[in-house]
Amino acid sequence: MASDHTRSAILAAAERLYADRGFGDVTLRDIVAEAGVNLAAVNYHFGSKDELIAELFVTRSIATNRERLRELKAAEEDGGGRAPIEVILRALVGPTLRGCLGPENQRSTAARFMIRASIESVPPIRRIKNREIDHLRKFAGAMRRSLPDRSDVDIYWGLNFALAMAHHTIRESERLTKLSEGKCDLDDVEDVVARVVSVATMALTAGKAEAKAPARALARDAR
Amino acid sequence: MASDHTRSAILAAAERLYADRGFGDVTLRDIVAEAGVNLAAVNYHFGSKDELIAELFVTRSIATNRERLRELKAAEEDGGGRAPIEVILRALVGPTLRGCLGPENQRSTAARFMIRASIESVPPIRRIKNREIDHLRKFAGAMRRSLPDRSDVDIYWGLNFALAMAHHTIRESERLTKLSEGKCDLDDVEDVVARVVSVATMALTAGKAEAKAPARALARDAR
DNA sequence: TTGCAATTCAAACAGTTGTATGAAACTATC
DNA sequence: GATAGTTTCATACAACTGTTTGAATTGCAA
Repeated sequence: MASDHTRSAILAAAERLYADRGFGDVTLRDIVAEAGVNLAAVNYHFGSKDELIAELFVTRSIATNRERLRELKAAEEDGGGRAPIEVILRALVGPTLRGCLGPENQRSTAARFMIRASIESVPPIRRIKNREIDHLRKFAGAMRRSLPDRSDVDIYWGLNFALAMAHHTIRESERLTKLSEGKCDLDDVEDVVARVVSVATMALTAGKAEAKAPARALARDAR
Repeated sequence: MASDHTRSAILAAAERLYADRGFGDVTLRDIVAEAGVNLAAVNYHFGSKDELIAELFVTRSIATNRERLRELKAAEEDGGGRAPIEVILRALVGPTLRGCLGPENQRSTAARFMIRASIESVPPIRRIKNREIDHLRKFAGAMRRSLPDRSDVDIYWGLNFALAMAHHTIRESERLTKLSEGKCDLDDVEDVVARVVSVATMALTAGKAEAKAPARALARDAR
């Protein structure tokens, strides 16, 4: 408790290495070498390798979640308990996108770590992600208040698609850049946020009956 | 060459195990035990563990890609070289969704394997996915022909979002079911396809100038 | 049958992994 | 400055990994 030096040196080194090389091929020995501490230090301070990874991920994701809720709460207070759907969606995907995209050379270690965490799915992180449901429910609630005419099903699908676009864009940002030959500028984070929010809003506010019927009418049977 | 028996027994056993337990904790010894063959057989027939995984994944994904292109080609021929955007999008996301969703108890081993492959990202599979760009370009081309007024940037973003919604829904289908308390029915695959296609279509056909500007106007600065 | 190649097999190999141990070094309190 | 508690360290451990080897077996052609 006196000197957290070793502890935080390990955290920093681990985050850096995982960010750069992924979870797959970073061993405890790599981490302690980078941190300049003894091999046994990890198990002494964190219990196990998985608990180290979990602590890293938890720290970063509660920070993001706090930021999300802060934006959400501010928006609902502004609107007297009811926020515009665009603002809610912005609070949902904005912090994550801002945290993970942007010019690569000025991307923080934390950001690069979180990208890794969303690309490579490793057991301790997956366990934590599964507990994120309560957090998402708060957004579902706000969305329901914002769009009282919408059915729950539509709300959940809208939420799902918003997260889908944000996370997939982060995960596959490299591929999108390559595919579009650089025409899609992933460094312009606010543009990305605007695009995601805009599409998610359309998904949530489009004419209710139309959503299913016409799409179905276009169904073609596979020969 | 004479008897592929061992070879295909390995492929089948590996696919089954990976589908059930993920890539993380299935060893060669697990596979050969399940297949009832000798440990050395994997290296004899496939060269290495990674090449075995790669062969599994390639087989399944060329099947999906072929199906996609078949639908796309049929649609474009129907329309004299220009297909409606909904049909193109349906050809893009339909085969994947149909292959991976649907009632769990009647989900094929192949489907469960592909879900795993999209959740756990393992090196040999990632290498293959990176070569999928050429395939996606064909869809970008068809979309451009279908929406000649749209800019390339918008086309690529629409493509990206369509894939995002499809893949994320597959990856997180369990979470969406839990979050919505079963209200979102992921077993009704055609409904899922219709929802994805509908939203992606809106993303691609919404008023051009509006896409960016109004969303930006709603931007709030963090206090 | 004989000969030759393809396949199977048991066994060992070589390397790496996360973790545990017990002694040494340190730190702060009295 | 002795003591008790914390932290560091070198080292060993035990298990597991994918891969290789070389001999046995099989299948097929001449």
